[in-house]
Amino acid sequence: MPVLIVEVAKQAQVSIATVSKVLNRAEGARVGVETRERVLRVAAEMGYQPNRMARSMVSGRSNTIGLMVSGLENPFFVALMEALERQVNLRGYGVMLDVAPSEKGTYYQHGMIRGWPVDGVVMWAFSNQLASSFLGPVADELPIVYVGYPREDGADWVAFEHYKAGRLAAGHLIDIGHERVTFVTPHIHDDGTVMDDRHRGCVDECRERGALCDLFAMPQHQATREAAFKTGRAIGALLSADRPRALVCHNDLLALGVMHGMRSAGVRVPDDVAVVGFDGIEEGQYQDISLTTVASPLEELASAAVTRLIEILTGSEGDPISQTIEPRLRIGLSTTGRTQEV
Amino acid sequence: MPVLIVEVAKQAQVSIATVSKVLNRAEGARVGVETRERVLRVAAEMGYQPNRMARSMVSGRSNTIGLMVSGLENPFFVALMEALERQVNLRGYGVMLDVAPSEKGTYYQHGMIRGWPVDGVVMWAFSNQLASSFLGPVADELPIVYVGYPREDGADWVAFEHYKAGRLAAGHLIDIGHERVTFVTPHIHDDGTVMDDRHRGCVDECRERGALCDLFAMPQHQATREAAFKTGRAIGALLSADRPRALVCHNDLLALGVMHGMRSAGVRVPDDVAVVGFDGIEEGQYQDISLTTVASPLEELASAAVTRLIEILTGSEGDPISQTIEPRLRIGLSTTGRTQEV
DNA sequence: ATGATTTGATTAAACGTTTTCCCAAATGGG
DNA sequence: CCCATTTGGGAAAACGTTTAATCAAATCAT
Repeated sequence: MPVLIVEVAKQAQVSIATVSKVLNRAEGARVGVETRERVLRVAAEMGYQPNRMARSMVSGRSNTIGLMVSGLENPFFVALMEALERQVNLRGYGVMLDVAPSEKGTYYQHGMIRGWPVDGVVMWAFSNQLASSFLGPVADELPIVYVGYPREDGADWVAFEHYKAGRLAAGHLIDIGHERVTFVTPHIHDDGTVMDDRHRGCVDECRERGALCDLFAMPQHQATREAAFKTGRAIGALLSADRPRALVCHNDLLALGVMHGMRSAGVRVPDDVAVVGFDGIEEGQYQDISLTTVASPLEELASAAVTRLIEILTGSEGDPISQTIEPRLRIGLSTTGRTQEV
Repeated sequence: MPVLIVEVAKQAQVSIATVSKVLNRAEGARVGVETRERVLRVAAEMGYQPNRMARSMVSGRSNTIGLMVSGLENPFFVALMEALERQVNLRGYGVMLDVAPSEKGTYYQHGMIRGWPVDGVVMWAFSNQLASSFLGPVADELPIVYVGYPREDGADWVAFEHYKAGRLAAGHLIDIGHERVTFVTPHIHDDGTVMDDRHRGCVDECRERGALCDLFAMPQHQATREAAFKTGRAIGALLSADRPRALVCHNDLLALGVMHGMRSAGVRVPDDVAVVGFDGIEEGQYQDISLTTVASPLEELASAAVTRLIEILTGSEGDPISQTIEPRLRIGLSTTGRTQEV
């Protein structure tokens, strides 16, 4: 039913080879200007769209990029995905989505990528080691640009400066007078993870400026809204004296959950407890008490990553990218506001 | 570099045709039990993965399904997407993601679907007419299951009962004593849209039970968090006498924005104004004032839609699906709670 | 034991492109 | 005017599978 190249060729009175050359504007292909125009016109008239599978077979390229993220519960990843998708489409590529089935599952076992026609992969790198084990053998067969966390194996990556972000968060709290900062986290930290970097930044900033930094581990050990909310309620139930006064939460999703949980338990934010998050998700801005956060500029990262990946794909090699992107403190009411008196 | 079928065939001492038959467990294919096992073993040993493009070329199928949604700002769509992706992967298919570039843009122009190797499409149907115009000619060439809104052209669809949801929302407010309900919406309503159905349900319920129902159009005419937040502030700025007492917002995203906007302007929820949304997004549950909502059971819809699509794809025809899914009222503090006294 | 059927496996023809190689015509230089 | 080069375009070989058409061997009924 779809129109084939052979029909276009017939209509334009040329061979299919010529049609192909015109449509792909190949480099070494020489074709007369008037035949070129004729072919172009006919192809447009007939609404010809090359069959991508056939094209892929012979060219070995699919013009499709795999997008691998670890889950969509956190709006930050959704925003990241949107940014990446935008960038990918902008360059004429398609997107193959792959959401890791579970925290434990690996993409490789998941089987989406193996044998699937993707030319390259943009992958969210949780941490230093994990990422490649998630990809399995594929990591060696396919061009990959890792985003989110830096790598040390010479692979391409674009990452946020999580350590610096940690310092910014703690620094802000110290600036406004806090002397004790509590870092809220769902997991025990591994070395070389986003969490660890943020935490270390927080700790170092506190130490240097004479503040205390302790750790509050969420009972459920899960990075979900629900767990965060319950954690907030638990914190709210603490005697006022035991209660931390300034919270740095591992990310905005958790910060919001914790904040709401505490408030639902009668804690005032920021009067009783100040809250800071990371990522800069939109949701945080449109709260009655807007969330102070250290934002990670997504578009920059997406653009750099995709640009590089396509560079690799089109053969214009160049050096591997290893780019860090500066986080930005965005002050909201959750640290500096005053609860509305009604 | 990847292992080819011909290598498997050589290793197993059979023809490639035999390997193919074994691996596809085709119906009419007869192959001896011991060769079958040998092939299976060898293929596994060598880690053979069929090249999906080659397979697609000849079979005409790609085992990939297009997922078309209108945007990812609303967490409801993200959740829908996740549910659909889960269902699709469960059945061994891949997912090609297509996010409409803008409200005005059409998928067809977007060009992702045309010529892309998808066997079928699951598409979020905004309304009755719009959906097919978004798809363009593709609508006739590809199996499509529409989700979200019912259709009247005999196409396959699985939809929520938005009208009934509207009645549930208004009904709940009337139950708890409200006599005037204000429907908050970003757009002027078209006939046969989700918005219109919800609104009509709301209006009818009010009329039947002797309550008043009026309309509040958001100044920005956009279904975004920001617009909703500003709308909330605007409502908060109204003199207490003019202020509506019970809001039904077109969806949870807006309800949350409006709620936070109002509260940031000093309005107490639900004491001063009660708020109801639609969809049942997770975010609404983990607020200090949890959001009352009419939830749409996603998994049910996703499962039904994907099941049907695969049914079409595998040729086991059966009748077009036209299934409605019952909404469920979930009562939160935004209508029945009392603001915490601190 | 013989012809008819079933079983097991092979050969070869697709699928719709891209791309390499090749050829004819046109152009250029001397 | 002849040879070398360039230019424009076509023929045909891939690409890695699936599947229809065959075919030989084995089984079966008579």
